Amino acid sequence: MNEMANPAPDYETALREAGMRITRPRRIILAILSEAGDHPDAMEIFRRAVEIDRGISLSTVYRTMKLLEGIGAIHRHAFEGGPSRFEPAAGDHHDHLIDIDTGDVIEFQSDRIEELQQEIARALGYDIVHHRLELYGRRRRRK
Amino acid sequence: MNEMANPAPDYETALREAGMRITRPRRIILAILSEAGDHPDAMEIFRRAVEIDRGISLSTVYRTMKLLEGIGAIHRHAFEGGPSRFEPAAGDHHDHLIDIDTGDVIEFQSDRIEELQQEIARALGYDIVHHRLELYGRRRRRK
DNA sequence: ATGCAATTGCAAATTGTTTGCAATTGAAGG
DNA sequence: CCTTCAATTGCAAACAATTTGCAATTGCAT
Repeated sequence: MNEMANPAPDYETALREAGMRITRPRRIILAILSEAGDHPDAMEIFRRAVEIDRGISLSTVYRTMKLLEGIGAIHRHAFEGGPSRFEPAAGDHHDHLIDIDTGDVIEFQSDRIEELQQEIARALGYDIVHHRLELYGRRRRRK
Repeated sequence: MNEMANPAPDYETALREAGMRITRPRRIILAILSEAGDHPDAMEIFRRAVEIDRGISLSTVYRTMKLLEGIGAIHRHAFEGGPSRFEPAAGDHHDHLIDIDTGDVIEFQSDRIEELQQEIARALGYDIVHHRLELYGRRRRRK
């Protein structure tokens, strides 16, 4: 139960602080990410990047994604039956509802579910490192 | 949370009813599945199968898995960072807690969480077709 | 038994992602 | 600014998981 402003995350600073160089390909990819309202996959990011600089390679997209994931700047989601999709890590934690017809991703959050997960893990003798909760659904036909 | 007896499912009958032939490779794979207490991946099933009949091919394992999945006899789980793993569909619905150190899979079930998922989807205008809830954790060190 | 479509094994194709390598380039220091 | 050099890039090839084409084999309904 919360709103989620998306304060275009300052990737460049984050990268600098992690000791990495700001290159042209990276700058372009970062721009694409901060503008993305959806959850694009590597190929889609690549397509958008090529439109800005024809020289960019898919490998660089993948490498940059891994890098950003490594410093915690983005999250990678391996939804069912498709390539990994990415989203800026800015904002609160949330889970995903995937529209199985369109591929659209809707974010949601439930403190109650998180609590229950903790309880369950604890009861089984585990500490949760992370979790994955994805609902795959179809838009309800309102008639 | 609950325990789960595993009443060796009658795959052969299920296959017959689906109009499929009972071949030697299939019989072997089915036997492996009904004996499996774990959640083996295709390669592991293949290894176990080869031990019974050296002639079996990995493609056949994959094809048979897809078939069984199709008739709802098994479930496929694509846990993070590894190949798909399979389990007999017999027994109640449950979710999974994956031990990130050992790969062990622990099954659990929470009606409350299922309810909350329904509520959430409904509130967003969706019907849930299926869902995926996986907890990735580490055994708590008891001191 | 017989016949034929279903199934198999094998190799090659696909998909998503990673990697080796030689060429390029950011950025720190003079 | 100019040099220097490791970090980064593009490209092609390598990879891992899974699927597929095809010719040979085999269930199983007659």
